[in-house]
Amino acid sequence: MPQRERVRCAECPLRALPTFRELSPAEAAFMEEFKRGELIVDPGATILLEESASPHVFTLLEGWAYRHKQIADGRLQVLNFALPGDLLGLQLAIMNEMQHTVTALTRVRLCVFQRDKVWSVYRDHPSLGFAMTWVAAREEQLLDGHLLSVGQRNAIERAIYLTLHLYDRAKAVGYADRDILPTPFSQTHFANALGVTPVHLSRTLRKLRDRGLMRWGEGGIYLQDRVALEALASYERPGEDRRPLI
Amino acid sequence: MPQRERVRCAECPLRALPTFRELSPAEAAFMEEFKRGELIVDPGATILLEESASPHVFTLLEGWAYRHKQIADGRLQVLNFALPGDLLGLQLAIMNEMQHTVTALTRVRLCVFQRDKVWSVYRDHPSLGFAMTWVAAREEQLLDGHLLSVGQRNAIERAIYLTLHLYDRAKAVGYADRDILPTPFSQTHFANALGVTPVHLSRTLRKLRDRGLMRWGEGGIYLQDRVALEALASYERPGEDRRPLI
DNA sequence: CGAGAGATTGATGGTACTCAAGGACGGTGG
DNA sequence: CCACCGTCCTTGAGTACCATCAATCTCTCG
Repeated sequence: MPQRERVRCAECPLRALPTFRELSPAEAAFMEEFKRGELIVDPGATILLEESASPHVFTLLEGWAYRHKQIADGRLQVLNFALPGDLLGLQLAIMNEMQHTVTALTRVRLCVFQRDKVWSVYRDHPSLGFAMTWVAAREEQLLDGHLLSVGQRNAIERAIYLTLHLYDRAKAVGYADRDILPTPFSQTHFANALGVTPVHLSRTLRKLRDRGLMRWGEGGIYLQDRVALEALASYERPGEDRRPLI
Repeated sequence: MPQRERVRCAECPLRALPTFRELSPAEAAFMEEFKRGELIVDPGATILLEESASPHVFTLLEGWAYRHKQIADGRLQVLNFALPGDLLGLQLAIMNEMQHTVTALTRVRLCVFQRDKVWSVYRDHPSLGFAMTWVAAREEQLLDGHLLSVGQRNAIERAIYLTLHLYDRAKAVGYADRDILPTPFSQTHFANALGVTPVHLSRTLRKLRDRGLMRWGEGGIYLQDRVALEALASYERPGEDRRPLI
């Protein structure tokens, strides 16, 4: 585990983003103590493995990752993508078991916390305990939206919905600008998130390109007609509420 | 809102079930104070409505309900079913917004809590705050499994998986015995949970019946060959861990 | 230059959807 | 008591969507 020079929580660059809430000085001091160090993970490496009990939980500081889950025969579902500010391993921290795996898509920088100290967060800083629940509830909300998509929408609508969803989340942490969503993932990853095959996703993207709505290429997805895309997928832009960062 | 004679939390019949954790006397006393009363809801009635901010959150004490979410054009996804012991409106309590609706399937008895007092749970009883996160993390875990199913399995596998999942949850709260899962929901509800049409579900159930695996009828689903069913859907029985009840 | 991974396109088949009609209830009212 | 209704389930026929198999193409990288 290559450790790196650590950033002080109070000066965490993520914290400066308008999506995140401020910390009180007391909370910042506590986080500082709670934080165990930083960790760099290479693209494709596993951050947390299903069934295995890592002694750490993480906050993603830089880069992209994805949560996924497999059936015994190999079929794989991407449950969600993780972006800076997202907490990894909350299930592990609370329930002492992981039922999914987290893998890095890019080179990833993580903030490392000791799992068995999670309880002290609740005991010593109730506001941070509340924030933990917030984070869990938000993840549930994202999954609800995703499940609605996979269960009810067709491939075109799903592709649009996920693209817009990721664009908005990426933009909130400074990972997207103008109308380009970077694609550190392959079409296979994206297809596994949508619940379609890569082949069918490719055809779906072709249709979207032919219609002049969006284009996947040159390292990103180009949103050419956001208004039309939102209408097609009945996408609703998320609220502007600030969320906690742990 | 018809109020009813309330049960004291320390004597809550749910608490006696082996699936749930005990409460310390202090915790029980606090819950007692936190609890605002009980509420009976008729089948088909809405318990919590998307976008609207109810001043209450609930724990389901008796009966079945379901969480669902709709697209503007009417397509509806059942996100999950709720059984006794499940917390309803956690997103509302924490994030002040609901992005799904909860509807009663049977006559339902609810434990009512004041939403704006949720913060005091964290402040005064950290262990209960921890339990709140636990509940949220568990819901996320259920959704992960469900999403894997809807995204990757075919209709037969999905029907089996959801049936076994519900059977195990129902059994844990004494709502299923022998090999019969009661069905307080219609096939349309079930189909909307699986992400297939009711018509196709009906055909799928026919195949399962013809193969002698399970049968939907006479008020319940009869699991005829649990071993074969588990193998077909690569279902894994959940852990025996006790979970908190709030 | 060759290997390998990812993306694209074509051909074909299967799974699931749509439209439609009929059957089996349970509840209501004449 | 039974006709009538609505809801839910079932079955059939035709179609659309998506999966599978397979071949080609691009690109990167050793």
